[in-house]
Amino acid sequence: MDHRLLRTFVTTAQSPTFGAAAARLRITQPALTKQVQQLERLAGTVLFVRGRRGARLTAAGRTLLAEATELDRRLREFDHRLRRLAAGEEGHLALGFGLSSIELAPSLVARFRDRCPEITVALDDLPSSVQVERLRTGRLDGAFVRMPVPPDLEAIPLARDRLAIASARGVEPPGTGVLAAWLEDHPLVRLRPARGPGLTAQVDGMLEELGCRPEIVQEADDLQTVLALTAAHLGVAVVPASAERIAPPGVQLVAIDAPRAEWEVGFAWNPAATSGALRRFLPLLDRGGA
Amino acid sequence: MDHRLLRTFVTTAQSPTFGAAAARLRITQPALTKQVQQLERLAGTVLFVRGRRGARLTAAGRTLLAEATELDRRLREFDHRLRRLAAGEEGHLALGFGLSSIELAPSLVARFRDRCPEITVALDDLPSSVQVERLRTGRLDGAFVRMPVPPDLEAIPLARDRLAIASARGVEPPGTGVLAAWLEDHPLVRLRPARGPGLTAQVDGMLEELGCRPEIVQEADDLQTVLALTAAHLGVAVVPASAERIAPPGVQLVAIDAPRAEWEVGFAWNPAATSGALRRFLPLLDRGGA
DNA sequence: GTGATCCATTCCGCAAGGTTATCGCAGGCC
DNA sequence: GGCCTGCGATAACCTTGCGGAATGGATCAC
Repeated sequence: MDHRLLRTFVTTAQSPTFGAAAARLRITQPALTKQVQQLERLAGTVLFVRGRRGARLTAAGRTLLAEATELDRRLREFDHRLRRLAAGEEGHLALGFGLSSIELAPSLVARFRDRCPEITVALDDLPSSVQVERLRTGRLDGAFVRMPVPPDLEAIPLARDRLAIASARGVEPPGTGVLAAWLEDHPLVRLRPARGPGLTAQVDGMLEELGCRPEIVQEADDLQTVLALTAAHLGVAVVPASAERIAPPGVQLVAIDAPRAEWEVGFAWNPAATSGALRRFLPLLDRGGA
Repeated sequence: MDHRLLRTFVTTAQSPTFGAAAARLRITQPALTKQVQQLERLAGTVLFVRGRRGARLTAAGRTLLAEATELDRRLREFDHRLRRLAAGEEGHLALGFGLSSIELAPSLVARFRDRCPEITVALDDLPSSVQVERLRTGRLDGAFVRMPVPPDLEAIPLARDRLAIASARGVEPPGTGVLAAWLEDHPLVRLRPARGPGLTAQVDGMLEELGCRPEIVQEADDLQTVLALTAAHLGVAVVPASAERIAPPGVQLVAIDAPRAEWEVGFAWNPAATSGALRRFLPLLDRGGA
């Protein structure tokens, strides 16, 4: 059962003559006659009685009309929704973000929600490895990730971030030159590696670069907790400088000026699966992230 | 939006690979690929992420799937209903009957309901002129009518009926020879002409043939009332002999043996508008009406 | 490397649908 | 009665586009 036939049936039922129905459907009358005949062949029943003054539904036709009208309406709505989806006037945007974009993601998403209120946005906090996998399988439309990204994904850089020493106020970290020695004396609170593989790797890499292996006194499940423990003098921590935004009052962050302490944060997406909603989102980055 | 594309979308979403979906749809994989591409062009969005191990829905595709599935299901149901309608396994039969078929119609319809319980039957009591008009405009599938019928309708004869004198028991009508004179002395109760134009014409014709113009003492709106008034000795009546079936105990019917007292009752339908349900009904007449 | 698997592309044949032109039929109107 | 008009059906033709077969290309397993 074709939408075309359905539409023809409904329109013809509402029109006084075949000719009028054909005009409304923007086809010629013979084409409409053929469609009606095809319908009647399908139903095995005459649906219209052709008279001198046009055509009227038979009893059999009348029993089908209500259902056909409803179906036609729903199909039109579906079409309409498809068009809006294509135009990006409606839709859903599934985004991911992680520790590396604590600062960026919420503000950008807020701006997007403001600009495109018809598009619903889901923002999931996920480890970057999961984000990449979901971008590949299409479960995410885009994600804020640590750069660079695998070559099959596309990405634009948004901001640089760097590691910082988080310590309770009064516990002053030294300059970079003596940081390694200082860290040997100050045990670390750190994020559980499984909760932030990317960040953990970044920290480990930098520490290795500095040539120090500080003691780990505690692991926590999220940055907020790490910072809270730091404020409680349990130890110091190495966190993204952008975590300033979520740091409790008793904690100070001092950026580290070391070779591998810096990285780039960007927005990544799967060029093989860009949605209309995503196409509405991307322009925001050029203006907002530069 | 074509049902074909809808079906393809839903099936592909439920299949691990394009090849599997194509097999389920009984088409080849290139054909399916083209349909999916067409869909994605319509939606302006990639709907499936093609990977090494098949294709999976994107987030955008997932938002469409529920609605598409529902629409697909309803379209299938509509198809199914059309097929059942065509096969006459389901449907609706709008029949008309009148005074001339008081006896025939109910029993035949009861037999049909018994045999084809899936087909709903509407039985309307209508003047024969209205019946013919509704047969022409397709509002009735068939009707029990006084024969003959206009040439654009088809009909098969079912039974003969004849006029009868209805009188209260004890009031014995004479033989046909002296009926005219007897009637001059016995005022008539009759059906209001508008309620049974055919029957009235038949009665008037016969009376004219007999050369008598009896007095009308009362008109009533239906045969039951006519017979009841007859039982109450208000007068006698000329009614179809088949009205025996609905006559109250105090009334006797004596058939009239006069030239224009007899007519044929048949079943008529519009050959230009025969429905599947009607095709199931017609065979009953050959066996049941002969 | 080789084969297997899966999707994309190309090309071809054919059926389906649309248009134009014409017919048949039934009223309505001089 | 003859003619015109309006409506649906039919015929002939043409275009479109869908489906099938063959092939390509990428990726993964062995």
